Amino acid sequence: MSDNGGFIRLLFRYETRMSLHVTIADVAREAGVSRQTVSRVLNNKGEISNLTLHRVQQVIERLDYRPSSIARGLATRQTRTIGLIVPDIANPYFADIGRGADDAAHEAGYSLLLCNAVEDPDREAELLRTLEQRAVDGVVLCSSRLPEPILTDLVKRHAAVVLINRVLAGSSVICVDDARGAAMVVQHLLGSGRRRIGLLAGSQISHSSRERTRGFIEAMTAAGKELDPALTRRCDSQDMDGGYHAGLSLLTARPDVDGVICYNDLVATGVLRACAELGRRVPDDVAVTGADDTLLASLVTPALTTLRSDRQAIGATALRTLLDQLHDAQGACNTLVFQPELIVRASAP
Amino acid sequence: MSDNGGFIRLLFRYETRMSLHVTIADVAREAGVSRQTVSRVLNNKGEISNLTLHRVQQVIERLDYRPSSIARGLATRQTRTIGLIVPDIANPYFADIGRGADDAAHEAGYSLLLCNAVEDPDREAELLRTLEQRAVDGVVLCSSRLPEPILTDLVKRHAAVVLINRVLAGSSVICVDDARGAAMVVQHLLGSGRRRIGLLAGSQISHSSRERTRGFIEAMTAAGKELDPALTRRCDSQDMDGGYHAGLSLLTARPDVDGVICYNDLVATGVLRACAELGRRVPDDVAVTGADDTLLASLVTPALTTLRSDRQAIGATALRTLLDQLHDAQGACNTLVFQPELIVRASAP
DNA sequence: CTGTTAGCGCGTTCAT
DNA sequence: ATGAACGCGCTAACAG
Repeated sequence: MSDNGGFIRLLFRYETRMSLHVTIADVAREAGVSRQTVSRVLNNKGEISNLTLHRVQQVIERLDYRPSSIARGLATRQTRTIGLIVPDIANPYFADIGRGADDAAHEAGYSLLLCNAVEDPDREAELLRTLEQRAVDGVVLCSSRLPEPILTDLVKRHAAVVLINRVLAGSSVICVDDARGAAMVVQHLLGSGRRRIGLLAGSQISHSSRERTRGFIEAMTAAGKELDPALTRRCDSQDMDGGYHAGLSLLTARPDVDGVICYNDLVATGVLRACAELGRRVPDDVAVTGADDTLLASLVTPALTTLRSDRQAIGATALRTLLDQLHDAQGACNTLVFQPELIVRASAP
Repeated sequence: MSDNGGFIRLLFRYETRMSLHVTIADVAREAGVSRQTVSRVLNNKGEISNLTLHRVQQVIERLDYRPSSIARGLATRQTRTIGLIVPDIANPYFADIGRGADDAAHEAGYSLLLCNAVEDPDREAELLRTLEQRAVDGVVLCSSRLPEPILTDLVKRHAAVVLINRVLAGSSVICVDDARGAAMVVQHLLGSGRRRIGLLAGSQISHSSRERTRGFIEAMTAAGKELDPALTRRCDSQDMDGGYHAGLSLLTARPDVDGVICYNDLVATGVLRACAELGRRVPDDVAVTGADDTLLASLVTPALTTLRSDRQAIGATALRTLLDQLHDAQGACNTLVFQPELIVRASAP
């Protein structure tokens, strides 16, 4: 029965030229072996006589057969698919991480299920569940905005998870040493003679923003500078507009500020605009620094002093860590910290 | 037997707190109905007594049951997954398209399998096969670099394909009217009194580059300008470096050039640098235009006159077109052309 | 070395 | 309105 069905399907296929999928049964029949034997050559398993091996391989090529990933997934409980959740793929920062992750995944024969959390915690939680339903082998979760208890719960439901830029007990973490980066910037500004340094921080729910703020505070304190809350602003949005307004606010309230450390390059660019409007020269009157070393950092005038981290490497490392964790039961919970690099340009020489 | 197995599994689950998947059988048993009944409430199919409906729904919630996508995929031959192939997700141009596509996909309950072709035709072909193997419901293929016969073949193997920025007989296409965009730029420069206009083209294998070149030629001819091949350069790479070198070459060979139309904003930015080095003022001595209206277009000095197209909309439209094609057997082959918008800034007022 | 028998978790006939 | 049986395409466990 089964054979007849297959035969008829095959005929049908030839007649209509509309290739329904070739299945392992088609190959088995054509090669005159059982499906199991075909499966064995597919997975290089067991010992097979060279004769049948070649014969099966021939048929596979002739029929241009490719095993169905879904069927395989159902049988093996492995989909060779990794979920990648980022706050926004249109943000070059995350696009780079995505690129790195995709490279590493492809190299290992995995595919990436891309998910945009659109900076929304609820959406992020939903995505985590969707990925579970889709039976991904693991998840790379980037800059999670989820509160810890919820995150802990959701993470547990996956066989393997690697977090980027967010720490969580019991999970592998890849992150940038944002605190140290901020400290480097502080030291650089102090070293070049700046006395009144302001901070334009990012969102409170962003791990990297909190870390950068912490690094700022520690470095200032260590240098014996007293912290003046009036020298700090939190940007409404972490982009040019947010930087522009926060910068305007800070510089008008405190004209004595001679250095502004910004959450990222976009914010810094907004501050440059604010400076231009206020007639304050950069870097002569005030030094401005960014973070992330995005493309625009080197293109704005003056070019931005900023912090660089190899985002593609971070994405790739996250994915490889995940695969390690998947294959070795032991590599349970690593933490990997990337060190940022200070790039000195005209905005804060 | 089957029931016993399920029961034991369930016990095991409760004991270890290590939730193996809850299956439809678990729900059925707990609710005291058959699996089909559960399946029916899952898919709102058939008529079910309100009583059992509620009972089953209760159990589903209590057990936090979610049907397995892979099992469903095997049974229905639908994965609710769309493959998205782009030349490079780290390129903001494609990242935006990806963002738009993801939004539209998520809205419709689909997921996106992200694939980077890394500008490599072989890789692109391989990805198309991989997606087939993974049984995606359809593919959005962005800026394909594949030769037509091969592309035609590969496309046939998928139930539905939508191409972006690449035309192909028999396929749905979403593209930007690059020729018209280039023509608009030509007319703008001519209208502002430029006489010797050069062109820095992109790669020959890029559809948009060919189209922009065609639009340039047609508009120049239509305006009665004779085409001087010496006023054209093809950039080695379509980035700042490529623009810088091509610009240097053009402007030194032909100092009479008073307008340069560039393949994209990056190339234009490179030309700005070349101009600065040669002491040619922009826009007084020479007008420079870009394309794509990337973030940097408004940030460089002088800001770039450029062409804008709504890339997120393009991505979203592509995906919706794909879904239409998937659901209506008729919507076989649409062509949708987005019109670019000329953004006039300081580099070519 | 190879074939048989059983699932993986779900939807889809058919009965009832 | 509900249940039983079968199949999707593949791998795993056990024969031989």
